[in-house]
Amino acid sequence: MLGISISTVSRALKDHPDISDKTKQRVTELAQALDYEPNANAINLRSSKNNLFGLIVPTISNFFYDSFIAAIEEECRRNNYSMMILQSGDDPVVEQENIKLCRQNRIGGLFACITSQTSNFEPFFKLHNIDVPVIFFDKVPDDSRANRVCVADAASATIAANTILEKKKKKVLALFGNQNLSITKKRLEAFQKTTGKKTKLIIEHVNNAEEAQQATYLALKENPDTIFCMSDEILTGSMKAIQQAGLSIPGDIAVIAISNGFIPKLYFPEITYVETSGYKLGKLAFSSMMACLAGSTFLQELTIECLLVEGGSI
Amino acid sequence: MLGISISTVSRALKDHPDISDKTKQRVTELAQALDYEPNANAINLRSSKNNLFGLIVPTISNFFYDSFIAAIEEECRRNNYSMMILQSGDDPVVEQENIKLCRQNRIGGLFACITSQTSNFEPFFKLHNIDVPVIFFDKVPDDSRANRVCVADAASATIAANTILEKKKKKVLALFGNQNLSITKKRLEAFQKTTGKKTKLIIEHVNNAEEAQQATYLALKENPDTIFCMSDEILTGSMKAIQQAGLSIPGDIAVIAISNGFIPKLYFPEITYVETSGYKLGKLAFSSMMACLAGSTFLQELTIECLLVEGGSI
DNA sequence: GTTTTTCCAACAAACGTTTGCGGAATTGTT
DNA sequence: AACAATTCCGCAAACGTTTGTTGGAAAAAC
Repeated sequence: MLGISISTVSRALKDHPDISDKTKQRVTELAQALDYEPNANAINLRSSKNNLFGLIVPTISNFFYDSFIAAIEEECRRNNYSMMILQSGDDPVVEQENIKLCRQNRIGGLFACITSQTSNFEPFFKLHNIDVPVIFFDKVPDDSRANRVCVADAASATIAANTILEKKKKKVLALFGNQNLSITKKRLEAFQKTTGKKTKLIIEHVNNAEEAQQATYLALKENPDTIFCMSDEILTGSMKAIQQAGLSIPGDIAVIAISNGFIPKLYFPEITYVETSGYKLGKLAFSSMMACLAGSTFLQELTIECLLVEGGSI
Repeated sequence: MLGISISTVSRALKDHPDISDKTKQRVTELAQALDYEPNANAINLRSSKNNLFGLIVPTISNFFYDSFIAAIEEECRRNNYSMMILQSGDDPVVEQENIKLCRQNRIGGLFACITSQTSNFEPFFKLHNIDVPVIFFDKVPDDSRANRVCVADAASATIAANTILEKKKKKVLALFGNQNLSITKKRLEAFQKTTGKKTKLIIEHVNNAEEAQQATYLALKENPDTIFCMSDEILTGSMKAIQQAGLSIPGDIAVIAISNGFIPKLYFPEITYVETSGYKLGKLAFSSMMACLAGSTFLQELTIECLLVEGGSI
């Protein structure tokens, strides 16, 4: 339309010194008028750099993951990255498809929370081999080749256990998640180690809120004086059982949990919890990603510090 | 590596009849071995079709929007679409930047929840003009040129009110949100209209969970037999006050709410609520999008039907 | 033995950018 | 007036695909 070549237009739009001010002005004005926006696909193809991160999460609608995602999104915007969010639905097959999608879109890095049944980590490591960093978060493989950012699993469980000991509790119903997950193993181990023989433990493993409710309801017959919940989901189930049994907190029974912080504030009194912030974890994961992209080949397992937030439940 | 041309490889991978079975096999085997995945950017560029939807939302970490997003993500995957999620932070400036990003990535359609201060809808309609459908959801512009999908505000309040009447409740504490929001006005009006003079109403307006808790705690002195909460956030505050007062549900007091469904299931008994499902809204928005892409130019405002979900709280 | 058909596979153009290189026109220097 | 320097811009290649068209060899038909 202006009678000039494509390359001149390209340079004019990028304020290249080769182009005269007069031409630049004509080009920018027309671009404005036509609502021109550069085609990201063409740019990515030409540059072989996508500025795109993949993010695989079991589900978006979860108060831990959504705050993690929000943190990543904020940082992506600040750093001119886009992100592709994919849900695995905790299904290893879908997870594989998601990785495939990520590869097709030539992501520059992947944030991944594995499913509880993921056993083959090769697809992840293959990404790493072609210089696409993979940062595992929350649920991470127990493999030394993996970059991991986690909540301080052992530390958080230790803090919770110490709080229980300080309050001189004697019989604790401790609810943990799926035994295969490293998160469960670590929390359980630290919890047991800290309590030692100083208090009696009733340990139950549950896979969801409903199982937590049933397990709690049954275990209440043994008259524990405290309930410890390893996660928010377990806490919600357990709290239903306590309400069902008509017990008052902390009079009849004390409660303490490891949590992202949202759920504990829904009850009265608010539940005392050890904070594991998804938002903070997201920030940490992003900076870890940037370090990898900057050339750091140092494999690392990073953890966010945790904090006891006092409610009135113990 | 195989001594054949690129185009032959391309056809072999797509099972084109021009290619011999022997060649096809050699190609697919090598592709497998090399972990070949087609470059989505190149495909998109070549085809000028991205199979990409944009999604702009005030914030991801919200139990209404995240279920909306989850629904869209599911459908996208089923239909071979990707999606680009962007947060506006309820800031019109960021919203504009997000639209720009969408244009650059040549989205095929946009799901948009506008900010509370959005006044210029031209950027949205410009998308529509270049055959990129825009489906507004939840917070939508009051403009007849817009495709809209919403929860049925009036209908949901009416159902809640009717339920209260059926249970022969006589004194209802009704908690509503900020008076300036259209959502509040619509629900309040329908609620009042339905209850009429058949039951006594104590109406309170609150801006957050904490105010809901305080308002409930104070209003309990007037001995209402039922509490109605207009939203999830209000419900959480109100429930805390009920626990604080040591009241049992539904024996001492009945509770009913309008909700997305997650919060009511945290209590025992579960709270009866009128469902305004973000998930269903997402499904509706997606099918509306597909209809637009299929050529429907019929502008529409769709609402999801609402449903009473019985817990044991009334 | 020649022509026709069939089967495979290669060539080239196109999608929208960016950028090294070269070239024309203008200006400046003796 | 001749030459050098400067300013501005176009050509062409490349990123990784897809696909219409063309080409060549082997197989079949006459």
